[in-house]
Amino acid sequence: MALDAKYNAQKIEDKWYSYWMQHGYFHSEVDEREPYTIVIPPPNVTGVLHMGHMLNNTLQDVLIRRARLKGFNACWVPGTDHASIATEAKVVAKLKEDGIHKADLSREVFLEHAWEWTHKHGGIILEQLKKLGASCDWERTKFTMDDDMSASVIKVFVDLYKKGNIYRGYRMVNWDPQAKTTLSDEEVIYQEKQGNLYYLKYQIEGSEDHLTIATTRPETILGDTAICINPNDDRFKHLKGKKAIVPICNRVIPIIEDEYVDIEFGTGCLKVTPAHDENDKMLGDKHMLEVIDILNEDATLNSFGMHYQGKDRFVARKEIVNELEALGVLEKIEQHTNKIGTSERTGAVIEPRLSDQWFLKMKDLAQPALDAVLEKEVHLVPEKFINTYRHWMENVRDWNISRQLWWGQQIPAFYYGDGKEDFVVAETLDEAVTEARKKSGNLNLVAAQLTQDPDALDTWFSSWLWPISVFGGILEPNNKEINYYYPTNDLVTAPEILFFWVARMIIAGYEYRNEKPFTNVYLTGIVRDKQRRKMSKSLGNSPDPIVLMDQYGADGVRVGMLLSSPAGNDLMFDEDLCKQGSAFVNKIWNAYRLIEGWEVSETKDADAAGVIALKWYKNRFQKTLAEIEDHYSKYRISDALMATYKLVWDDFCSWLLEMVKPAFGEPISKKTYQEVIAILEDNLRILHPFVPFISEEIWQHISERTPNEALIITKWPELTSFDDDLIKEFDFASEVISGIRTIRKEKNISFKEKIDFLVLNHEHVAPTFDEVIAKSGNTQSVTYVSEKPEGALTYRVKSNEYFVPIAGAIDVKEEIAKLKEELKYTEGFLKSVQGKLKNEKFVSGAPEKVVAMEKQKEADALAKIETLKASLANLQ
RNA sequence: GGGCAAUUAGCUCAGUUGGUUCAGAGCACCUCGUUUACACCGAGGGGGUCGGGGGUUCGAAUCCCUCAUUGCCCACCA
Repeated sequence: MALDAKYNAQKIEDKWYSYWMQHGYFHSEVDEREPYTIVIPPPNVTGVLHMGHMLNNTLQDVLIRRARLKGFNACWVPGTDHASIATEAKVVAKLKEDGIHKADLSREVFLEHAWEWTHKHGGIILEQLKKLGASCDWERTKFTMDDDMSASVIKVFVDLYKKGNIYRGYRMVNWDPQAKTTLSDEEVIYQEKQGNLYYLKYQIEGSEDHLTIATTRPETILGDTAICINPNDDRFKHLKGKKAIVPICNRVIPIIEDEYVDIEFGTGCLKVTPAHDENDKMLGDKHMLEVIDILNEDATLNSFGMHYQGKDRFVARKEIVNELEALGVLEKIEQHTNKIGTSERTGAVIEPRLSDQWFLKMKDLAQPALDAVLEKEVHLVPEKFINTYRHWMENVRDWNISRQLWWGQQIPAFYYGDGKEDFVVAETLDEAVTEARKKSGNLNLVAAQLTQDPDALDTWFSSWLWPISVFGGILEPNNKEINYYYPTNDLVTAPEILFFWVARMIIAGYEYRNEKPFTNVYLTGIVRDKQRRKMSKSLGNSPDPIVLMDQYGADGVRVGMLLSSPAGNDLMFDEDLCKQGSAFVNKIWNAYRLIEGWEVSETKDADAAGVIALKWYKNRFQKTLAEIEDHYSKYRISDALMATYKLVWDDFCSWLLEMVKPAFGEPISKKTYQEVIAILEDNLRILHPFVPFISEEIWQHISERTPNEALIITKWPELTSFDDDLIKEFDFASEVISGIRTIRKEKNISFKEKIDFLVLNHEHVAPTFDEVIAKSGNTQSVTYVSEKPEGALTYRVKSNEYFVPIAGAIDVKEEIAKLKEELKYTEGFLKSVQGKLKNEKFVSGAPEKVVAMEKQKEADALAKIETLKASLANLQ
């Protein structure tokens, strides 16, 4: 059957993905083989595929497919994350469109809506992963809010609480006034913004004097409860022990002293607002100051805001500044850049806020996770991330794990009274009742008297267990799946979530398995556009991977992504790379079309050029395979791909196939044909991780295969030794061929015209590839002569001299000029080499090997000069 | 403010312990080619004083110092 000239990616990709699914090649079960495991970084359940996912999951698929071919029991666990803030925000927005407000709903009803939303949009992204060829074990698909996953989370929470690692505290936390929830420190993004520094005068009580403070947030003066000066600041000696009056609200506040105050900054006087700044809180605690919270949870001012009550903080800021100016207490306004914390999810400006929250103590937990990375028990790739990791882990702060959200695992704390300590933590309500009776001493306490904490847990508090919980390792720590698949092998993820997720998984791994969760962490780059901007929805600069795959085929886009994605380096995505990818796929396709079209002859002898070319290619293949293995071992996936790309395109297509190709209308010998097929099959094996679809398609075309013989589960080629000298000889021959081509081009000799070709017998002559030279150069044959022929075009490779006798085509003048130039260059080269060799310090200082090489260079140059001079003499 | 990394051809990047292979690859570009797989092709070609300056060395893209630029991470300076 004749193949289409153009490869039809869509049709073929769908066909093979269904075939793979149908035969369960992606599914893994515990067996006697060695496992190779990857857990997917679970994308947001309601998300859609973007370029970051495309890159990330292509890399994982390459790794898992290669492991499968290498005979490992390959298991790639897919799944999704409930992404509490992001998902809840989407549900809230959707309900709002329908005129429903979250505040009007009960928790139960809201959660029903949320689940409905999840079921409707959830899983879209997993379907999209299938399009790119992701060979995940779909029977293992997990969701971080699946019953068993949630149960694992609750179990861990209770366990950590009982071990004293989790505590409830009234702390300053990062408050997102838009989502109305707290955020962990890692979810706050600091952005430099141009703001103002306002200088405000506070009157000193019982005096006409005043002091001046500088603040970036004038609206918070309504929450001021002290002024702080540095005790060593001589300028303010007279203020010690005095009180100041806050403008507008006229509250009298103490002037305290603390060395915390930077004498150099602003005016040296600091207003202290313990409710709205972490440092002020610290000062407040130290000096027992009153705490006045002036904000509501949506960052509007509350009753302490007086006539600004109900107004947004930023509106209030402007108006207060006007009032202060009217009061004559606004001394000046200076431009000031400072870093503003914003919410990673909603972008809202974060408000430091005091509230009751749950925290996980991190310091002790972090220690083994820090050691693991420093001792290379867990490898970070690239290693430059080790430093950042260490810095973070050494300075880790307690993790705020409670969120004022409903979508997520509800904190299993149950209150039985109004006292600060009137609560218990338990996995179930029944247990909670028992515990509460014990703790309160009230034996008649019943379930109805308990109220569960309304907060949900941070999403990352479920994803940090992911490599364990997907195998049921929290609920049943000794089950055979976790014992077999854990620790997993490679984790492929973005550096952005090194702390959010990777570090915490390592922590959880040591805490709950006493073992690392994975051996290697491959940190991908961030996908950016050509202008180096991060790809994002809001910028609209991110192509839709699905559209790209429709256009270039999944194989093409995979190659495009991988071609320029060294680990840890950002990837400047350019659609042209996909074009290159699909061109490569097309090239492979056409190479197969060529082979497939040959007529095979049982009786014909193998062509000599073909025989030696096949021998060469087998060695070339092995040499490249060794390079590829090396690249893989260092997670240099794009280099592995490039090596494969060049092997297939240049060595296989441009050299080998041209060599074995039978003359027009003639058949190919059966032996040669079979060898070419065997080589093609090896090529397909190493191509498969990168371009799974076309490689399987061709594999199945070559011959009828049973399901057990599919490419996806065949064997990766064995690495064997190779003859490097043969490869070098070939490289030499290809230089000789280039010389012929150059002459053809210069003299306008058509390739179709067969020419004579002579070589002066010299030591460098390597006759192994003479047949190849003759075929590639389309020469009569390679004829060895002992005398220079008359009237021939010449060129040299090393010290060999080659001749193409062309009647009447020789321009003697031109030849002489060329020879003279080459002679001049070679003599210059010789001079520099000899200069080195005359230098005693070089001869005595450099290693023998290096000196020997220089001597060889000298000898080569001398020989070449001799031939050049002889040729010149001949012409003149 | 502290720390880390980077700077090599028009673009994206390799370059392992200083020494053959060291100035490279892919793409782009230029020239030629309607050779019976492929113009998503083939053959050939141009292009970089390796960010600037200084130093160590027989020898530096590679080691040291310094300056410049860029990026990232961390940090409570109002």
